[in-house]
Amino acid sequence: MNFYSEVYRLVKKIPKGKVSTYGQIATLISTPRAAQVVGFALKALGDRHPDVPWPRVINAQGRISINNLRHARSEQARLLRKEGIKVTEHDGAFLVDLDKYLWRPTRRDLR
DNA sequence: AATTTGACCATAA
DNA sequence: GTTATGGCCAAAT
Repeated sequence: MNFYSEVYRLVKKIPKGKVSTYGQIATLISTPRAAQVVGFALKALGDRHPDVPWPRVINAQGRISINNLRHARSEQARLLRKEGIKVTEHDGAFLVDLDKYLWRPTRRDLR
């Protein structure tokens, strides 16, 4: 089981309508300081693994991080809103209220 | 084997 | 509020 696989396995558990953060995913797979590498893993998804809900992962400030050619920030915002998550736009940055939408997994969720 | 690269984060100023 | 910096670490080069 490599690092990327662990990331995908866990991201698949984030329920619809909730979000997680890069750091939270890293912590949950026992590598709390590898948040940036979680971003690597999601970037590497490409069109393989269409079952991994990558838009549900945002940064620790509740903002949408990505800004690349494949997916604009607005695209991720659109996907999140489609799940019922409220995404506010502030100076061209997209913000999600983590107090409200952060996934708080139980031990059962992580099984 | 060594270096470079970031969809990150916490801290400091 | 902002920007800068150092640390981090798996993969790719």
